[in-house]
Amino acid sequence: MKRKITLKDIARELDVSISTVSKALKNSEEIGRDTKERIQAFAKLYNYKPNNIAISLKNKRTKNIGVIIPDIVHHFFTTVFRGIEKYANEKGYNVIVCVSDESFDKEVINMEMLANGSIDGFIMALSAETQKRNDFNHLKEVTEQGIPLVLFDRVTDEVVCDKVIINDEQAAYDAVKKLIDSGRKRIALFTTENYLGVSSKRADGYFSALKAHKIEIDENLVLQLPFQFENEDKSEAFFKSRSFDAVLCVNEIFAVRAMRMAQSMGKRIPQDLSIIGFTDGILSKLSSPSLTAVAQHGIRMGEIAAKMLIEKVESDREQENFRTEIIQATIIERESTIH
Amino acid sequence: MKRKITLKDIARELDVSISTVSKALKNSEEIGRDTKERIQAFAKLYNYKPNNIAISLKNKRTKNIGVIIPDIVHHFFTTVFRGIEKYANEKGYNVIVCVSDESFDKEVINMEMLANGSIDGFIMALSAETQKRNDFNHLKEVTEQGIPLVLFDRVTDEVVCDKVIINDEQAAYDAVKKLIDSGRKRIALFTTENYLGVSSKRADGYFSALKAHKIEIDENLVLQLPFQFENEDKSEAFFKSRSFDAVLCVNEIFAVRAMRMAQSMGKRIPQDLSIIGFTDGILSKLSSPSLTAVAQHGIRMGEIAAKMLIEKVESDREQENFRTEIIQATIIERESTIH
DNA sequence: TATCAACACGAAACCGATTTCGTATCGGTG
DNA sequence: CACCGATACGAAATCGGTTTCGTGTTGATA
Repeated sequence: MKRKITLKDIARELDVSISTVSKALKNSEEIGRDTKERIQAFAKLYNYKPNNIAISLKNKRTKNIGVIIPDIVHHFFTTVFRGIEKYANEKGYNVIVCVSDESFDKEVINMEMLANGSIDGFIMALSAETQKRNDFNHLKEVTEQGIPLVLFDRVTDEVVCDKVIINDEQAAYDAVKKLIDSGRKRIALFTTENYLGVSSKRADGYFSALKAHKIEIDENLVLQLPFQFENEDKSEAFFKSRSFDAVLCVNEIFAVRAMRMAQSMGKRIPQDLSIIGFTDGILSKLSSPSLTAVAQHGIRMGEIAAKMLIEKVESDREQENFRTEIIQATIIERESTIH
Repeated sequence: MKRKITLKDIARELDVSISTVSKALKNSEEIGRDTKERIQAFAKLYNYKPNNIAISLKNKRTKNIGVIIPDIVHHFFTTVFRGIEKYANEKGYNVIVCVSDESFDKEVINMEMLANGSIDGFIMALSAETQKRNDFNHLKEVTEQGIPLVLFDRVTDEVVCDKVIINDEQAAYDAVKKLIDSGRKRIALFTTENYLGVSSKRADGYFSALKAHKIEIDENLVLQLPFQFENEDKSEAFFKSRSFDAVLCVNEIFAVRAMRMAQSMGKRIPQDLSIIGFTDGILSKLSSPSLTAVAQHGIRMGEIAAKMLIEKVESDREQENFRTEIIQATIIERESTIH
């Protein structure tokens, strides 16, 4: 086994000083022609590569980005991650991922693990629990230490930093408008419990679209489902006791389950019931019928987040100008709606 | 903004030496009672945390694991990743992810980026291109440097290292047997082009199950689909020109598409056509009808891979005993088969 | 009172790089 | 021949820790 070779090894072997080797390998003008060539040839021969850790220590730059997301087996988050990783890699950065598992404590622990020199900056989406507790001290500590932070999707006004979000309210508005325009009058909303985070924005859009089109709001047409939607009783009861001709779902899982439930009760989609879901993932494309969906453009979101972060990381001067980028969601029409 | 405080800062402030501070914070017996208390109190007050990079440099241990996977927007890989991350985090390790995007070059570049000190070991699944080229020098270089490596799912015999796989052949055999036992006689196989990697194992299982049950093998019942299966012509033609009463698909996407195609041609599932797919992902659970699937137990696979890697990393002595762990796949019966 | 171990702490090397600054050698110039 | 600037290289500090070894002080013992 050949261990990694260091500057010191090369210096010893060629009988020059470490500094000479270092300079020679950076092609410094300070070093003579033949000395440089000798050193460079030797280094190539032994496949010398500088030790990243040593460079990080010296530069106080790790070229690592920390990403903390609530879940990794999740279409939207992985899509965003894909964008982050893509952009970061192009810029020579590596990405360290931690999963908070929707837990406040894990989020805190993960941030602390990474904040002690392992990374140059954070990109994250808040865990559900963090949003509920409304406790953001761990984020504030990090920003106070001067570590750049970019929040995406699940953000908060409590922390001053860069943010990337989609215009959830507008997207929901547009989706409902599309349903109304196609002749639907009784439009249900399937959302998460407590209107958590982005769901509340989407609900706002739903309500305001109804208002704007003079459709009476019926709270009975709003169904709140748990994250872990294992039992179908709640939605089955909902289907049996309400009459409605369209549903807006805050994610594609709810949408597909709604479709299944409707079909099992003999309803045809989209003739009897139109459905639109957020998250244009693999389910939307491959369900039958395929699902009209609100595309959140995760890749772009990730790229933008990474771009914002790396800009901050690489600008030495302390910046105080924080931006919030808003990405326009778009509706992808498929078979679950009439058009 | 409060910058991070270092040992040197504490030493200067309390008028002791750096070594004393270091020892005091590790609660060394060498340091006097009150000195220790003074230092510890001061450190707590100013929220001292040792710099990971410095420790890494000194210890030659980063407590980082490098994971390289072909794709991240992918149910199976993220599931495995989930297991890796879970186990690694418990052991105090962070995970650096790189996506090879099924490209050989990216795989090489990513490995080189990480192999220069950033990580203590690798966990990876080979990219499709790497498997095709059959070129594993980048892996060999890494292992020759003494960096532990664990391959999972997409592995190769060419590289000597720890591996974690599922018994693809057996699983395919069992799936086909199940179809046969339920009365099916003409069983098709939908696989990837060139029987890439694990697909060939699954095909082997498919063929040997047919043989074992005296069912004549009909090469016309094997359909090879491209990774990017955008056009449906090939499978539509297949459906129109062949008659078959069951399909084994090497992934759930093929399975769902097969279901759609069959349904659009008026076939009922499972009465007219049984379908089993590999990858027990979200599609399998939520498609209609839901899909009988071969569960690959990604989480366990990830945990085992991480466990194997960390054991190697933490055992200082050079080990030469490499294991291949085989995970038993299980069939999850749902609505797309008769039972 | 001289000796010695125990105690408490500091100096310095080290991990592997970068970078500043100092200096020996050389050729050219007055 | 003395002086000077350019050339080519080395010594040492630095990043922020850990760890080995040395040492001054103290109290106990012979």
